[in-house]
Amino acid sequence: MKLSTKGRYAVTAMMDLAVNDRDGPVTLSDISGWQGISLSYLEQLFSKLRKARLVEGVRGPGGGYRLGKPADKISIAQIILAVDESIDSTQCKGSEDCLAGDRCMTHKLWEDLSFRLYEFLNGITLADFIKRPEVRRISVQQNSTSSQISRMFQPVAHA
Amino acid sequence: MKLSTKGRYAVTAMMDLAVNDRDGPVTLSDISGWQGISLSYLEQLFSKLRKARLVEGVRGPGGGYRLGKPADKISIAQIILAVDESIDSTQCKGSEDCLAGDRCMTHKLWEDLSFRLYEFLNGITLADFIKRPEVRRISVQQNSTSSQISRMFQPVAHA
DNA sequence: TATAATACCTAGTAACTTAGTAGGTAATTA
DNA sequence: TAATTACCTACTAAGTTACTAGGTATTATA
Repeated sequence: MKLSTKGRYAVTAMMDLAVNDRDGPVTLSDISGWQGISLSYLEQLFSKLRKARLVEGVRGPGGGYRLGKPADKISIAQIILAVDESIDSTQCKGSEDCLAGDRCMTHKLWEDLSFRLYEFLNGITLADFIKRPEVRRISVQQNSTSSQISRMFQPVAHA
Repeated sequence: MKLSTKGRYAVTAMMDLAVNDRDGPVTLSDISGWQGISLSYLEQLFSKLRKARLVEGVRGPGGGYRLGKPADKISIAQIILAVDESIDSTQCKGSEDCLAGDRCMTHKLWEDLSFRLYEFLNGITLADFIKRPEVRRISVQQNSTSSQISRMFQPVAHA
């Protein structure tokens, strides 16, 4: 499991699709403008999303992309796994003496953490964000805590 | 919030410190051997961890690193934020017409997701993993599901 | 039928990040 | 005094990110 700007681009683009679902297909050109991402890079991302069947393309004028399945069937984890290369999880390539040596235990702890993270992100769907009447609520709610959030995401203060 | 191999190295190294807490300071040389990470790269990581006061160094023979505070006061989020550069979250650099234009809403949805992720990772501490009698339990529990996990973390199957 | 709009594809590349090497100095223990 | 460790700086190879440039295939519409 990896979380980077690439994954963020994919998730926000999928949110765009979900939010505008009822207005027909959304063009990559539009998303490019809204999100400030180059069209060609979006094409690369959507190629992966399409192969994972998370979106489907519609060619020709009036075309674009639609969600490949209902928004409540698309989790954040699915999106991230579709576009990001997976992390190689262990350094002790399954050598058994490492396990017996008890040092590899931390690898298992890490896998446990990764699994919890996966479950968490797999439990959040696009529908959780864009259920129409609630979008504004989330938005407002977000406003009220946005200053706290930006503080939290600052780099840790250095001594 | 960013999650990469760099963050994983930091988290597993911190787990190593926590697990071996009672045996005195742990040397980077040891961690380097256990985790297969170069000594100098570990030094770079621990420089950041030290500045964030998550570890403290002990010089001289018999020295090494200790946790900077109790394991139940160190969250996974703190570790990751200490070593990873933070992601620049919005592309519409606060331009208000973007907000009014309703397109920037997805940025708020993303921030909401980031915040949930932060809360999740901030709610998990090192102590959750290494409370002594439980380490083996987690390990065993992990074994039973490890095949499922490795399946889940494979790249998404392509059509 | 012609044109435009779109998806869809390949190749190349600049900038950045990751992870490493090399070569030190400072503090501390034995 | 010697060995061991943290701690620091500079440099670098490999990989990833995000972009540019150039196409082809499909389809709606004028």
